[in-house]
Amino acid sequence: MLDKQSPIPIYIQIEEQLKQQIQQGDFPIGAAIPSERELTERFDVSRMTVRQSITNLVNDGLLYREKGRGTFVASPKVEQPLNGLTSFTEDMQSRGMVPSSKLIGFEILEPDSDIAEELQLADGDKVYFVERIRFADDKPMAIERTYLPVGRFPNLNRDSFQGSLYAMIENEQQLKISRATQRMEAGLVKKEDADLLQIKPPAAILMIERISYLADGQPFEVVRSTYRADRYKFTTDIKR
Amino acid sequence: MLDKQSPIPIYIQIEEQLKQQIQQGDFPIGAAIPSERELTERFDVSRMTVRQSITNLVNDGLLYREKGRGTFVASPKVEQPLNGLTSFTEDMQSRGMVPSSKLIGFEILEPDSDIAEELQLADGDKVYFVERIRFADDKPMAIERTYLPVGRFPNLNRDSFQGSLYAMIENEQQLKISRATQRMEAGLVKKEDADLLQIKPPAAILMIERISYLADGQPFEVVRSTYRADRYKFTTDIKR
DNA sequence: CAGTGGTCTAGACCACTAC
DNA sequence: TAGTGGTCTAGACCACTGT
Repeated sequence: MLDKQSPIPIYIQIEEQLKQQIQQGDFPIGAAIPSERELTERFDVSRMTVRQSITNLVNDGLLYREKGRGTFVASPKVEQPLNGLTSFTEDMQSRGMVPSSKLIGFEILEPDSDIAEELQLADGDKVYFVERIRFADDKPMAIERTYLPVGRFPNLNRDSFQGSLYAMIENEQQLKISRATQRMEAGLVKKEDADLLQIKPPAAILMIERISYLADGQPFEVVRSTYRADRYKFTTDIKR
Repeated sequence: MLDKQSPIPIYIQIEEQLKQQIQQGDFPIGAAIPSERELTERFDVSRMTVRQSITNLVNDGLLYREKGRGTFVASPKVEQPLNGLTSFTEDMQSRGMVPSSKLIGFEILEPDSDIAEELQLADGDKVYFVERIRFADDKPMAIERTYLPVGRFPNLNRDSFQGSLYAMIENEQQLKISRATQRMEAGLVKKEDADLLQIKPPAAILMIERISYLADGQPFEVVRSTYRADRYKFTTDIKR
């Protein structure tokens, strides 16, 4: 059942097994899974190891615990929203659409005070400014304006923005992206943006500003996006 | 330093102490906090206990760990968004505004198929329908339309919607609210809603649909809100 | 009452980092 | 090599639930 010699930690192996058993219906929705002590015996591991597996599944929303009663299978979510920090590319793919992109602006400039503050820049620090139209199934979906500190990424050029920026940062630069703050608001489309998005005013748009942070808490990116309201809905999961 | 006789778990006491020391600046941003083994000695507890404290602070984004190096203080977030599942009342208060509310509709009806599906209802199950105008500092902020299954809450009336619905559910009904799925989109205001919100078309609005779930995964509430785009921005934190 | 999850101990070995 | 976080053990006592 478990491979204790495997480089994969035991608690992750147990997680996978439980996940699979839940999906197979071995444990129906609302039913109790075996108690921690029972799993301890079944897998011949310590209770803390079993607890680590279960804690992760509880955090993922697959299980819930009740003091003195047991651990139970939660009902699956109606809709599986794309949680976590994702790129436009990942986002569209998860919606079953084919993403593409057109670079319409690239320059190095001194940011205005909003951006400078959000990126925690010093006076005189410059940023890359990248402007792209984002397409889904070849139809315009959004305009994306990205600001990146030159200081942190000294050698970027137009080509850097063809592939996945996040992958480049995490693999080539060996930095860890950890989280983002997102601000969302509705508005009426401006004339210039209406042309780029191929819509006619008056029309509603969804404006999203994202500030992304590395694991050390430093911001590394500000993205301001303008989405066509008729084509884009944003879904999140919230925990109490 | 620690009160081991206290009913408050030791790992929470350690969490509080570390949090305080970070806020006091005892550990500057980016600096390492004492190692797990050092804290083990300092607090005279086991290492697993210290790890539980640190793990929680890492999940909160106050600290981050690096294998083989240590645990470090993350920079504080620029903006502290209100995370978690909150009511309109809590939301407005955290923005420093005074919330109020006007009930404009209350009835028991058979839901349309959208709502029935989202609440996982059987044929013929009925729902409460509650329509309220939500004010912030006495200015209209949003229209909120709430659907609750009668089956789960048999004895509600108009008065039930004066106070905090969430508090009532968690205290009186002894149910645990665990999470919600939120769908957000932009749109143009309809004539009827424009009057209620005291705005003139064409104007943008932010439409939010929230489906809230109990710990057992059962949905218990659908809320459809229409916010004035000129007054409301929505902020979230996202983790990678 | 027996069983459950919540907390906690006092060790251990590993892979990784920095010197 | 010494120190770090990551994983794991084999126990323990507690408060809480259901019978």
